[in-house]
Amino acid sequence: MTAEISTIRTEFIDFMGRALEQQGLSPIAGRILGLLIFDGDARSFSELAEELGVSRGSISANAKLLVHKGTIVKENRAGDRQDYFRIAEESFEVMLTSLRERVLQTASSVQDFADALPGDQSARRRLCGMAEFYRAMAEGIALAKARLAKIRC
Amino acid sequence: MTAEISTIRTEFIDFMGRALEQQGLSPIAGRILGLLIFDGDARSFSELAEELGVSRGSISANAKLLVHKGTIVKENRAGDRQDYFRIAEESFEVMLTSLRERVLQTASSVQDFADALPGDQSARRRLCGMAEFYRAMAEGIALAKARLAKIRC
DNA sequence: CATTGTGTTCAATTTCAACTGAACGCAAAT
DNA sequence: ATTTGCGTTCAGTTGAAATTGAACACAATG
Repeated sequence: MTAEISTIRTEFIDFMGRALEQQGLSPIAGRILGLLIFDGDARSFSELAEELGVSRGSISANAKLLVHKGTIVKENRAGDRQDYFRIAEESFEVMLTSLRERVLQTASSVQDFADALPGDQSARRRLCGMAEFYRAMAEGIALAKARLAKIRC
Repeated sequence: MTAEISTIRTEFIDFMGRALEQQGLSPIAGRILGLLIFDGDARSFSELAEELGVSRGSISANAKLLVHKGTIVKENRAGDRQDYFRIAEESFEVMLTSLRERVLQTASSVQDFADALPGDQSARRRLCGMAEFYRAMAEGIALAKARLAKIRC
């Protein structure tokens, strides 16, 4: 890998750390994801800790989280006790799916608040509108997912 | 307002504090928004501070932020030196618009990373796919906005 | 002119999640 | 049986963001 590409790689990993931080994940989770997306192939637990310059404890916690969310997958190799991680094939779809679920959950909560109010309350109308808002978001995400699937094929 | 409705109102305000915290805003900003959405009409600066039980400094900072984002509007009345705030008519549209812009900005950044790589790098393909992902998201948000506008009319 | 009622500012405090690193448990290798 | 290499755990630390509250500036009021 040329020095030039190596620089881009580092910057991309940093970028991902910041980008996913905005979405509620920790910077380290974002950087792990960034590294694995950039490289494409699998990286060992130790490689991750060393290359990102973070503690093994952090890799353990954050890799586990990402595996649980389905954005990365753990691999194990015969005769090698290390854990390896790679980006999940369907990582983007997974992100959209969980995002959509969160949005729908919010819509449902807001709808519950609305339903608890008498029909003559103007607040009820506003909360219903807000629930509609979140449902519209969810629909938009579903569209994005469909569109993404089409591009892939 | 009955005690029952008052309870729902308080819980909704709390809910909004937590919900908007997830989206990168401060809890107090979320609670201001929640209060104004629930009540519908305008509330004075002091009323907000008192009802939410927070300092005037916090109201000042957070209300200014929400006004700047366009989700609430400031009103002033003849013969009354206080500032009043109410939920913006187009608050949801505004949220979707700014969300879409953020997503498009991210898509653009990722595309820049991809474009900086030689064509033979497999990383380039993956980053392009990621940029597509964000563009698909943006399109989904546009759909949500259109759908929301339709419901309103 | 002094006072009162505004919103703003900013330094200090508080809070909270991220992160570390040492201790640990476990399994494979020697 | 001991050592080595692995991932996990958790108590402690750190750092950043939210919040406070007192000082302030300003304008209206008395």
